[in-house]
Amino acid sequence: MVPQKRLDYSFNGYQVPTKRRATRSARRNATFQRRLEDNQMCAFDLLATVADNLLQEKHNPSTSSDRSSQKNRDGFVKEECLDANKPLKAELSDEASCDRRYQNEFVKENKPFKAELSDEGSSDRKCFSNISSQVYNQKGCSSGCPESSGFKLDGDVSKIKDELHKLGKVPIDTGTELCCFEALDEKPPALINSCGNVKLSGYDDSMPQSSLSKGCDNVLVYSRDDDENFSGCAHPSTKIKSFRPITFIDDRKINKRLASKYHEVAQESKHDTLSNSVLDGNMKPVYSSRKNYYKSQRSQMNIPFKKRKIFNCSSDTNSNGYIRRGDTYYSPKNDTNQSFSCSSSGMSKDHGTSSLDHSALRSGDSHVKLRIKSFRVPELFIEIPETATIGSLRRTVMEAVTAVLGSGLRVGVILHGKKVRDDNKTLLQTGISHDNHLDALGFTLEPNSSQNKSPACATDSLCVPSADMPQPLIGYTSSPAVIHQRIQCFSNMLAEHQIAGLGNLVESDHDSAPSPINTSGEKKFKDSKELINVPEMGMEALAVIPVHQKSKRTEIAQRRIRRPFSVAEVEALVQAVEKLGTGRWRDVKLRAFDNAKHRTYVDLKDKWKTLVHTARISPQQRRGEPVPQELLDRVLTAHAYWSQQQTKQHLRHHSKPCLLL
DNA sequence: TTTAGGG
DNA sequence: CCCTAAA
Repeated sequence: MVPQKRLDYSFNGYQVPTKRRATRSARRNATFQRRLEDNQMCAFDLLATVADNLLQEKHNPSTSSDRSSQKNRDGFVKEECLDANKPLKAELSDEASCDRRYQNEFVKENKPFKAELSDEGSSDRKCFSNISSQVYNQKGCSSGCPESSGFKLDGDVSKIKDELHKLGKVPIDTGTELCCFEALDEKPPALINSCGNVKLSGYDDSMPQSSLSKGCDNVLVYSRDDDENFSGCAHPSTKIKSFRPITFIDDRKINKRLASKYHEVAQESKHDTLSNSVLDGNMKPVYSSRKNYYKSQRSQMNIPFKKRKIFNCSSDTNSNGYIRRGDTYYSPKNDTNQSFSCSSSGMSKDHGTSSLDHSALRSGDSHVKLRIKSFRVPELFIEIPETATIGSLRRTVMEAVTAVLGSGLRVGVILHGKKVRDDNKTLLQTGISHDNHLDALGFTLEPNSSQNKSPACATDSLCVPSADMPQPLIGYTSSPAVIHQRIQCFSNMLAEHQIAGLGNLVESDHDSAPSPINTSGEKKFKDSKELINVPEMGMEALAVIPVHQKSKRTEIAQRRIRRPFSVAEVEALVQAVEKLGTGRWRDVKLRAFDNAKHRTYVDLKDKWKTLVHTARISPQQRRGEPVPQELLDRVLTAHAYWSQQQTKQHLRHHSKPCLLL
């Protein structure tokens, strides 16, 4: 029945058990990667949420880097596979060398993956209208005039802006203005260091000069609230009102695996972290309250979505031909009498966030129709060591934006340049009526006030013994009292977790070939990654929109971005499956995709499934990047072979399991 | 956590 | 890719 040869073969490619340790860390890396991506996506989603609907078309940056990743692999694996009679010993050593070769090659091949990653990341981002940002170099603008160092949120932003420009629908504006304070005196803190010192915080009216000028090795991000005419970096005398950390928890986990899952995580992280963690002795409260945090987060998740829907709705109903005059928009149909607008510059003067455009249209009776075309993101301040990399700067900005957008925004109403604070007044009473000139009406997006949040940390027993290390903070505008309280409560944990989070971030840019820096960062901090979210939960009350949440990802756990397999990846997969067989996807993953953080074993399994399918259909029916027929042939061959093996295994197992054991 | 399959 | 039952 079964030739012995075959039996040998089945063990031919059996992978020598790898150290579980390295494996786990690798998997952790994967988790990090995912978190990072999620996090980044989050920010963009939020941006999209805020400023959505300005552009109907999406940008679909071409992501053709895949092709470049094709490399010649000399098919040694195949040879191995075909040689079923090779002695086991030789087999193993051969495999070892094979693995090395493979690794080397794959490292190279992963470069394109990296590019692909960033590409896709951007391609997936919705066009978030004119939200953009600029970072000003403090050195350059110390005189008070922000001299831009031309920092933008992302390439997409500019694209979008261009697009918008063409359409002439919205003002091209720098919604989020960021100020970059550079460190002057710190040594190469290495990324980890600087990352560990990242501070993100919001400030309202006056931020203590010291906060900004001191700790040059820190990254500070402040978002400005209203009533502050920020003049460059000249006098950043503002007060931190509150802060909000960014979490790096994988949304998917949050969404899907609940309490029990977190329990597991806690266990694991405890194991790794407790020893050197400042959380010693606080584990229990921390984790117990984390559940609450998640719960809360989930319950709050739909808020931004609703906002978005409302926004879309109003936008849709009125989306016809508005013309722009300077910073304002008018409806050609209704003229200024019935449409209103507000100067974004004027708004931004008073408010870090402001509506860029809205219009009121007369509708039937005493209804006021408003159209808000976009909101500005609150102004942000960033401080980052000059030794930090551009990449880390980018990420820092991203975090800042994420923090601000994610930590909950409230809408402010501005009338005649004044804030309307009385929520109970009617529009009529306030002077907003359909037959009034509404050009003075404006809206702002402001960091959510923290009235109800201050007790958060105390409540959750999150206060941690102070550490002497710099205390990174993430947060944003809120009341001074609150921020202070928060700082005390969370700074330490933030220090710990933020570091981890950033370490994670760093890795993102090195999908397959981690640089020494990020590697060390990762290794150093990954163990505390599980705790990154801890500070966040203290924020739960504060957050209307949890930092990590994605506007869309909220309702339904959002799909991961699509990442078509490149030919190189397919080849790697085929190669691994030829050797390992189907049904050992974890091993396949470890062997061939250990460095591709975004490929899970499920992905590989699915890909194999589709490959088999692809190989069976006619070339005309195939879509996407064409897979070389040679590979498809190998797919079929391997699939047939391993299916057979599986069947035989089953038979054997059932008939006489003793033989195998 | 992995595997296996359906969606 | 997602979701999940099973293992």
